Amino acid sequence: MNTLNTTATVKSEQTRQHILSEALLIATSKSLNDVTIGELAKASGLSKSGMYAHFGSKENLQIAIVNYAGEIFVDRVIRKVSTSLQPIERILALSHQWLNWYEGSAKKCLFISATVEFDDRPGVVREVIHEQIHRWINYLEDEVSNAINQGELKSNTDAKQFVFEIYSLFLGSQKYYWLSKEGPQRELFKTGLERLILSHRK
Amino acid sequence: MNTLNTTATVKSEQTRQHILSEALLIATSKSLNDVTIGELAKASGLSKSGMYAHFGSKENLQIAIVNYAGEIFVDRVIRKVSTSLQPIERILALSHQWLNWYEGSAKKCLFISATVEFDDRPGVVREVIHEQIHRWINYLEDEVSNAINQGELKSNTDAKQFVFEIYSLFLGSQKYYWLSKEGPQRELFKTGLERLILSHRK
DNA sequence: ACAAAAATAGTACGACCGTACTATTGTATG
DNA sequence: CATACAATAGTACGGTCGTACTATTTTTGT
Repeated sequence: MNTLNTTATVKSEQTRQHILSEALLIATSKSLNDVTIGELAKASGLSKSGMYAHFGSKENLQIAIVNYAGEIFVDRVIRKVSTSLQPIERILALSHQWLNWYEGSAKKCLFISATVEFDDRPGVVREVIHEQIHRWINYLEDEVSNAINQGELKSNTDAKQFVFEIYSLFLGSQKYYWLSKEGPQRELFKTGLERLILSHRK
Repeated sequence: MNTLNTTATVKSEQTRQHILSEALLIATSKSLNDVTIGELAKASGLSKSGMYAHFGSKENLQIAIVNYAGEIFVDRVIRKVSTSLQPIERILALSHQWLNWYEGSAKKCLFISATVEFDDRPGVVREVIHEQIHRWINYLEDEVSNAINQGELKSNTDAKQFVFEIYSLFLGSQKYYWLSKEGPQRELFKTGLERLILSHRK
C-alpha cells in the first residue's frame, strides 16, 4: 500500500485537491497550525484516516498546503500581470495583485503568518515556506533590475533595498489591516510605493 | 480566597514577576500561545496549580504577559531615549532602541507574532495587544508631529503615513531576520529610514 | 463483471492541554 | 507562639491532538 499517495490515481488526485483547497481556506483564515487533522477531515467531508491515506503525516500535510498556496499565488499574482508591460508598470501591477491574492478566500497572507509560526520550528515545513518567499523576492528583484537596465530607474538603485522596502510596505499594510479591518492600509501602501518609485525614478 | 490575586502580598508579587519574566522568555522565543500552563510551571519551578492561583485562567495569564511586555518595552525603548534630543534625532534613537528591545532575552518582537496569532481570536487578549501597539504608534506620530511643528520636516508631511512607513520598515527587518538570521536587516532598515527622512526633510 | 488494488472509514491509544477541586505548606500578625 | 489566611502542591477529569492498526467500501483494469 502506498500511504503517501505518490502515484496519484484519478479519483485520489481530485479529493487531494479538494482537501487542499479546504485546508488553504482554514490556513488563511486561522493559521497553518490551526489546520488540524480532525477539523480538516470534517471540513472536507472525510474521516481522519482519510487524511492520513493522502498525506501520511501532519508535516507532509503542511508541506502540501504551503506548496499549494504557492501555486495559487502564482496563478493570482504573476500570471495575472501581462509580461508586455514596462518594468515599473509591471511592478505596480504585481503589487496590486499581491495585495489581493489571498482575499479571494480569506483575508490574510499565509506566507506571513506561517513565517512567524515556524520561525522557531526548524524543519522541512519552514524550509518550504522560505523557498516560496525567496522565489517571490527574487522575482521582484529581477523586475527592479529590469527597470534599472531599461533606464526607468536610476542606475545607482539597489534592487535588494528597493524590494525590501516594497516588502516592508506590504507587511505594513497587513499589520494595519490586522489592527483595523476598515483602515486605509491600501492608500498607505500605495502612497509609500509611489514615493519609493518617485525617489528612484530617472 | 482570592484566586485572581488582586491584593498582591509581598511574596506573591515577587513570584508573579518571576513567572511573568519566564513567560516572556518563552513568548518571545516561541509564541504567546506556546506559553502553556504546564511548560511555564516547569520553567518557573512551580506547579500547574500555582499558576492558577496567580492568574486564574489562561486568558488572564496572556493578558498579564502582554501588559508585562508593554512595561519592558517602555523601559527598553522610550525611557532609554533622552527627551532633550531634537525630534528627528529622537526618532532615529527610538528606532534604534526599537530594533533591539526584544533582543535582551530572545530574538523576536512579541507584539508582531501576537498580532498574527490573535488576528482571528476576538477577545480581551487581542484588545490588549492592540492597545499596546496603538500606544506606540500614537507615540511615534506625536514625535513626527513635533518634527513638523519645529520645522525639521516639511509642513505637508503626513505623520500617519510617515509612521506607517517606519513601522513597515521595522516589520520588514523582522521578516528578513526570520528568513535569515545573519542577513543585513539592520542596514536595510537604516537605509530605508534615512531615505524616508531625507525625502521629507526641510 | 470480476478480481486486484486503491481509497476511505472505524476504532483505539498515549500525550498533553486547560481547569476544577482538595490537601498541604508557608507566612505574617495579634 | 498560635492562629488565620495566603501560597503552593497534588490529583483527577474531559477534551483534543497526532497517529497507529484493521476493516470496509469504491474505483480501476482486464
